[in-house]
Amino acid sequence: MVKPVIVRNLHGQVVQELGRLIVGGEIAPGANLPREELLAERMKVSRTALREAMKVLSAKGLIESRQKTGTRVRDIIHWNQLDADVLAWRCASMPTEDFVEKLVEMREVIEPAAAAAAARRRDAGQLARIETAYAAMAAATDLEAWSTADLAFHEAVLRATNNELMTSLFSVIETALGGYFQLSASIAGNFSYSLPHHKKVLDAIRRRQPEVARQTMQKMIADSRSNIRRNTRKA
Amino acid sequence: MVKPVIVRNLHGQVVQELGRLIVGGEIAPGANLPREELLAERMKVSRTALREAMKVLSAKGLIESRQKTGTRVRDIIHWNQLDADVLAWRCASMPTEDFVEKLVEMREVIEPAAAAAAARRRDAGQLARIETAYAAMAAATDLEAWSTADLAFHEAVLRATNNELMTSLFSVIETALGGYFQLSASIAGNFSYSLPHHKKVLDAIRRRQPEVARQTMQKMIADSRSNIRRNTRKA
DNA sequence: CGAGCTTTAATTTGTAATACATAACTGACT
DNA sequence: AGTCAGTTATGTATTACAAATTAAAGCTCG
Repeated sequence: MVKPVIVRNLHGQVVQELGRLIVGGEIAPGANLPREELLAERMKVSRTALREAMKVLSAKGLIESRQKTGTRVRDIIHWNQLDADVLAWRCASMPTEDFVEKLVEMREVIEPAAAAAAARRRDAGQLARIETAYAAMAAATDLEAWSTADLAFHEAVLRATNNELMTSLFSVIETALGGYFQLSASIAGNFSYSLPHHKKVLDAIRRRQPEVARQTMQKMIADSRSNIRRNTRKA
Repeated sequence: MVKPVIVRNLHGQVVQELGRLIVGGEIAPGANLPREELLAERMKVSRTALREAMKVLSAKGLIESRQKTGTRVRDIIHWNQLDADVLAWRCASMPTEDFVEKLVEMREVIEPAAAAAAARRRDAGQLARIETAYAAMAAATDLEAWSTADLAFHEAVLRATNNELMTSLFSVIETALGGYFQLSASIAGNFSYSLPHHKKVLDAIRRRQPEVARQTMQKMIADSRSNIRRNTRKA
């Protein structure tokens, strides 16, 4: 459920493998990778495939290659923290409370602002999509259905901002948090306890009340956060 | 000034060239690229170099390759909007008022929240860096010096949040907006007119007053926004 | 004769292997 | 100390073949 990272290509596998090693800290920043020929042989792929993978990692800011010097792992500040893969690798390696809090903090910043923007700028079609998602949440009878509807609701709100940068940021954060949501809902026992919150947000967006939308969304996220915190502490 | 994108590698150039074409809309989403052999010949590079470039573009979500089918440009929703290159290409091709507003909106969301978080969590060293940047702003005698100090100030504030996701997002946005800042400052005539604003933010962070920091930062950004708007309308 | 299934062929990307070019560091030689 | 060649890594090019997927050809059966 966490990540259906299906990769058909060989270099894709190499990207995953090396990416995990680097982000997971098994190859420390500043360290040099073995030279391409050796590494390729060790990973049982051709140098061609390895190089294609390295270019991708390079684009993500993880490594840096120079002639004669070799390829070395770049310092963390240069990593593309907002890259979906990098985020996923971090989640896989450091599921620490600390990192989850950082993700949640981003969400707390983005979503209320997005709700306000949506209330200001949404068109009829975008509102309809939010309503559809809400209806699906209300109709959900099991955790699985509720989770997907919930995600659809938030995505629809973000879409209604008409700011694709915001949508993109949300989707990256949300994907990374993915698993924790279900846990949060299942711990809450009654998974639909937050339905009234969603209703209020929906209403505010429908009535074009930005400040109301912001505040209700903020309350909702704060609620969800305390759930996630309670949860991660246990794990 | 806008982008010192220095690329020594051949495939790097190819990435830039194709990236610009795609993001600029000259190759529409859904369209197929010429097959690798042809395209390589046409761009006067080897298929190897071309493929390395394609893997990078693929990682940015711009294209998608499948055997027999060929390589086609993916739909815009799949693009990594928060990738520095993608953003730069968009800025180069659509310097429309519309897109700049989206960037500014992101800034309006991020920075006040960051200022609040910084006021809450900054340590002594981080505060010192902010103060140093402020001092440099106060001492600046020309636009160039003031700009770099200004950027350093905002970056120091973001760093003080101890949330690298936020820092990363800021740096991406800020880089994209880059050029507009100088214009904004130069249009304002007296480039240091916003110095008092910065002082207030600095003080709030020093005194650990999150809400004050948030509000003063918000005011500052709103000010800067109206300048940028006035400016882009003219251009 | 035509519909539907199977097989075959063609095309494009994927992978490998080899060779050489180029940049940058090393050390020796002047 | 400075220059120059040699060493060693990545960078680029070329060739060959593998794999996948589409499309067409062919074939069977109603």
